[in-house]
Amino acid sequence: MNLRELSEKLGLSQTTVSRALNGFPEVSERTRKRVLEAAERYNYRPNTRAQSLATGRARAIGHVITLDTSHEMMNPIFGDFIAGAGSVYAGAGYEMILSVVRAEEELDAYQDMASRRSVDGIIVHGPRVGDPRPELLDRIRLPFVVHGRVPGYDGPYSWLDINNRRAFRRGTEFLIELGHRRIALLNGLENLDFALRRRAGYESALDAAGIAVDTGLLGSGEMTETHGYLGLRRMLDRPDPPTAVLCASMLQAIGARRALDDAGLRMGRDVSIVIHDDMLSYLRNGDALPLFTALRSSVRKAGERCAEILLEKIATGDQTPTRELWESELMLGRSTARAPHLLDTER
Amino acid sequence: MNLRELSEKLGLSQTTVSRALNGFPEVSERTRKRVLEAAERYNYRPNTRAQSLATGRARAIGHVITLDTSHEMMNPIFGDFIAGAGSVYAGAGYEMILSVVRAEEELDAYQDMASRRSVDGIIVHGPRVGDPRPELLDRIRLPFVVHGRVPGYDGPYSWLDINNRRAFRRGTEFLIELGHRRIALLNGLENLDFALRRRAGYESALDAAGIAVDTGLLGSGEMTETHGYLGLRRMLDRPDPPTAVLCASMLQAIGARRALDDAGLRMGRDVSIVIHDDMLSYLRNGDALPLFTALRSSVRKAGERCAEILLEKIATGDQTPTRELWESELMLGRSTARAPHLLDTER
DNA sequence: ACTCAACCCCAAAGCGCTTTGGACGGTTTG
DNA sequence: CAAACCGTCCAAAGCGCTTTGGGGTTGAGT
Repeated sequence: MNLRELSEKLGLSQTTVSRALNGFPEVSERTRKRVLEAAERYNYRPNTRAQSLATGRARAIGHVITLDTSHEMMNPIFGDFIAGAGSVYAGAGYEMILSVVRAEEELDAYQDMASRRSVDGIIVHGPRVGDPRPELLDRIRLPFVVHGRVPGYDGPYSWLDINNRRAFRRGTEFLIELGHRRIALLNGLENLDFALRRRAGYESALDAAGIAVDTGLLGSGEMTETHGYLGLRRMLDRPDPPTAVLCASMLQAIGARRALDDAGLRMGRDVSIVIHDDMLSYLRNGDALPLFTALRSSVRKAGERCAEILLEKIATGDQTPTRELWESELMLGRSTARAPHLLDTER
Repeated sequence: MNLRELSEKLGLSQTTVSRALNGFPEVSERTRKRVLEAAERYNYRPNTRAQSLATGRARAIGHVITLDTSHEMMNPIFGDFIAGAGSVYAGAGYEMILSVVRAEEELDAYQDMASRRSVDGIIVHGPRVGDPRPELLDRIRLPFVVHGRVPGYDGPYSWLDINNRRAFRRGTEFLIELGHRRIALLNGLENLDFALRRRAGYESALDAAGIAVDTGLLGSGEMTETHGYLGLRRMLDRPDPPTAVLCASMLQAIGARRALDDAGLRMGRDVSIVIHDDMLSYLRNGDALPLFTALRSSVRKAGERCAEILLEKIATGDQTPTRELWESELMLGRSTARAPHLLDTER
């Protein structure tokens, strides 16, 4: 069933039917009702491709997922982010187009989406140091919103980020207040912006407390269970192991906890752990009594909001950048306690 | 830059340029080369929407992701499956369209994709008992491939599945051979097909060994760390706790391991764990010496293959169903050992 | 010199929609 | 009673591509 057939069935012109369906005022309520009912009955929906060819708007948003060839890693937060963004698109009648490409084809994928006119806008994931994407997207005039910030790029682009620096500063301060002095950081890959900011927050808290940064207590890698395990295990083997760890993700923390178990140490009592919690739907940390003390911020909500911002940009055509910096919430869990040596003293 | 402009620049007709770009034989190699070079120089790519309007093929595949409103859960395997499928689409010049909808809008989402002509085919995720989707898709003549099988539906549809029944039978047998008699199953949600099959495999192995199924050792729930933890913990509190556990996912197993730690038990020595491992990129179990003894099968590869099957169906228009049943591989890890009472005897 | 493929190319129609620029009654106004 | 004006509808053009059905140009064959 297409528009022509529907209009013939109704004895109306295509113009009128189209206008009735799209809510234009120059069609009487009576005919509009008639049209809507017929559309319902015949299960008519306008052909997206024809519609967007006629209007020049694709009514679709692109997400490019880059698979780093070296470690073909899918970001675990991706699913929840997509779920958030996707439900906003669905509500607004937009499609979500996903493009999964190898790193070397990444820029071409953006070019492609733009020149093929298959999307009206793009969400940029995982901004890196020296990221060429914002510049490209600005040049080809494709609206975009970055999830995170692009270090070193000061164009007027829109972004939504969490205050990684402050969160990790806060987490580190919290551990210092508990009496910890040897505090490790199991960070994400430090070519990614958020990881750099987390490190900066961690270091600034140590600096402020007069604690020297010990590179032996710094780990950086993929945010997997394995890396968390190996990272902490290596540190525990040192003559002067940490009494507390900040983890960039829950998965790493789960690995770190395994390292503690292997070493016969008890999380909380012997070694405290503070994590960043993205509140992934399949990795719940618990609400009332979280397992891990966490700085948390929902990545699903971030997805929703990024989508909203982008759709609004597209709708209004507004060039001025929208920027949102979300603060993480510190949730006390069962993974932190006063530093062991203090407990000894107190006994 | 569109086709008209490009053809004007070249002094050729649109027809010729189109044919040159699409590799038709009735254009000389000389002009084809000229056209391709110009297209490259001006960075021309055909407008997808116009193209698909003209050809009647969308060159896009749809994936509908349903968010169950009760527990808005994103399946953790989703990311890796998508990565696999997506890279196949990219290679074939297809787009991937994702639709994230609430459960009650699910069927409408499929209808929509079909009648709006925005996709040429669909991948069906997570088939359930009494799933209405295959029937609907058959009726509206939209090619589809199911990841898994649809219990109770015997239409001639295409699917790709792993042999869940045999895998869990094999896993259970393995534990029985190690001397375990009290073997628990931490299963996925049992309205999902794969979970039912896993349970059947588990039960048939017990039956064959003359071991009665103890409902107290059966757990079913979302495949999260928390459920794994709570599930095993509950069982360990019983007067007659299990000495071995089969887990439907690695996340559950990680939770189960936590329950063991809490109870002062050692994985492997005190309680053996066998898991199903989807080989998620961010949850590596290890290759040389896996942490968990696992029945493994790459969900990423499944995504790739599902996409290939669907694209082939679309290309050939072949109606005969393609079906693939993949066997899982049993990988010995460090989470299994002979049953404790046997060790006692042996000492 | 003429015919006839073979080769290369083109004009125009059509895909299903939106949108412009009226047309056509009927109603109000001066 | 004519003019102006609505309210309601329509014919046709156009979005950027593919594809049908030819139509000129060559050069070989007779």
